[in-house]
Amino acid sequence: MLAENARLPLVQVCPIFRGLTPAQSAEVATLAGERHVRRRATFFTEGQPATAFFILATGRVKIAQVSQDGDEVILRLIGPGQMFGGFGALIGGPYPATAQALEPSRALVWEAGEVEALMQRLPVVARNLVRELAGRLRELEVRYRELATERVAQRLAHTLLRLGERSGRNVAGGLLLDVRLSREELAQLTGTTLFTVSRLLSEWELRGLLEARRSRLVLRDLAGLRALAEALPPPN
Amino acid sequence: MLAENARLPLVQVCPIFRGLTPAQSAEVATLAGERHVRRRATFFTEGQPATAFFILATGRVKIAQVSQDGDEVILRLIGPGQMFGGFGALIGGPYPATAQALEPSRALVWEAGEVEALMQRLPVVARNLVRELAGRLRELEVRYRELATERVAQRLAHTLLRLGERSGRNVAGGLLLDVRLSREELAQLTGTTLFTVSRLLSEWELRGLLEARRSRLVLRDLAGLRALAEALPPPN
DNA sequence: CGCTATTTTGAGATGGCTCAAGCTATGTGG
DNA sequence: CCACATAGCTTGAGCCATCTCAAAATAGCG
Repeated sequence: MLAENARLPLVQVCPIFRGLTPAQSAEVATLAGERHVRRRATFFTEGQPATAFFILATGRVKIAQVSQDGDEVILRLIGPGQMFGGFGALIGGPYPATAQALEPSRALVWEAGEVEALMQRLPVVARNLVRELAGRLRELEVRYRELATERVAQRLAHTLLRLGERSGRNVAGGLLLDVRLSREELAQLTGTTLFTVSRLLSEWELRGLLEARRSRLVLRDLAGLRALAEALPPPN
Repeated sequence: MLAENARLPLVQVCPIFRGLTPAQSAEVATLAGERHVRRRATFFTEGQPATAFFILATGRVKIAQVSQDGDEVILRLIGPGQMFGGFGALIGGPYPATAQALEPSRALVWEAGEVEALMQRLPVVARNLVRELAGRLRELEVRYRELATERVAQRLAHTLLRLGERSGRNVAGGLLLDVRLSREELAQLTGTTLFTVSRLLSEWELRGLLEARRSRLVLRDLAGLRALAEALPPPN
């Protein structure tokens, strides 16, 4: 159980609640419930009625959709401080995706209705939400374009670089990604198969671009990876 | 020039301004400017500073991004009553895509700042915007998943069915799509090449699923197309 | 310390892309 | 109003990036 006084700083840090007075933040914090979930368990599942709005406190969550024939696609990775489950809850209708914990995770939860009410009462919250959603949309548009126009190697390089930016930690040999993703999950994030990911990582490790242990990925040569990501496929 | 009294009904119909009192709608309408653009001309271009927020009055607009090596990807088609240019304008920063008219088009325009102000003053507008953005995001997530998991034939079938839903008109032989899209534009909307689109349309016309004239597309057998769209690729 | 999930690697198949060539609407200028 | 120019479309042939499937190697976990 997260002590109530531990919730407040989280609320204050979260982009959605930025710009509130301390009193307002405190109020928002008291409205929050919490939810604790172990590795591989889910906060919610695609298709369930969307009733809650989450902000991740600790851990790491993946938001994924499953296609008819069982292929999984990862739409987004959530880190501490980020909201999720928002769309479904705000639009009404079912959750459009599943939120599964990659590590033991803890989140603050609000009822959908409460968030609606907050939006009405505090215009800043509404504005922040609009910004957040617009940002998400833009991000997905970029990935959509990549998926439509780039080859796998380029896309994987982009994926790794983004992971590095968002959740990289500088270590001796380079930038350590502290997200524990399997080859398969990297594939689902990039729009390819685990086999192709494995091959590319092996090759890049040989070339000294990165270090790929089973669940530890260190980017050694960011410039090299960027070159791969930008590269026009055949420079005819 | 659109007479001012012609703007009001458009504002009232538009999802973003739903729920306003007549007086408020009228005020919003007076704040609007307008912009008229001929076929193939653009309302704005990717990279330009985003200063305006548009609602299409008449015509048809495509929102597209161009990749480094010149491939174009269509992110969205806009019909009358729909907003566009919103993200950029609300987030700040440059437009993330280009808005090009597929036919002579007319749009109402607001300054980004005015829309921000409206959001502050009228919580309904903020709520509507959040809904709209959440809806857009969901839609793109679906297309993203399709692009990542389905084959071209399936995706093209989905694209045609969506076009039918959004802008189909019932005619004698089936559902007429009244969007004038070239094979190339269909390809950019589906994530493939104009050649593959051409081949598939020819084949489907032979099979009696649709009628494909140069710029007139009639869906004749919706059930058949749906079957193609749902089809698990090899029913092993 | 053994069992199982994950990863690697190989070999082969193929969907869709590329490029080239010919065809056909369409609308424009004479 | 016609004929021609042009943008858009079709079709063929070959190729290649990536997927599929199989099997062996490895690493973590209990």
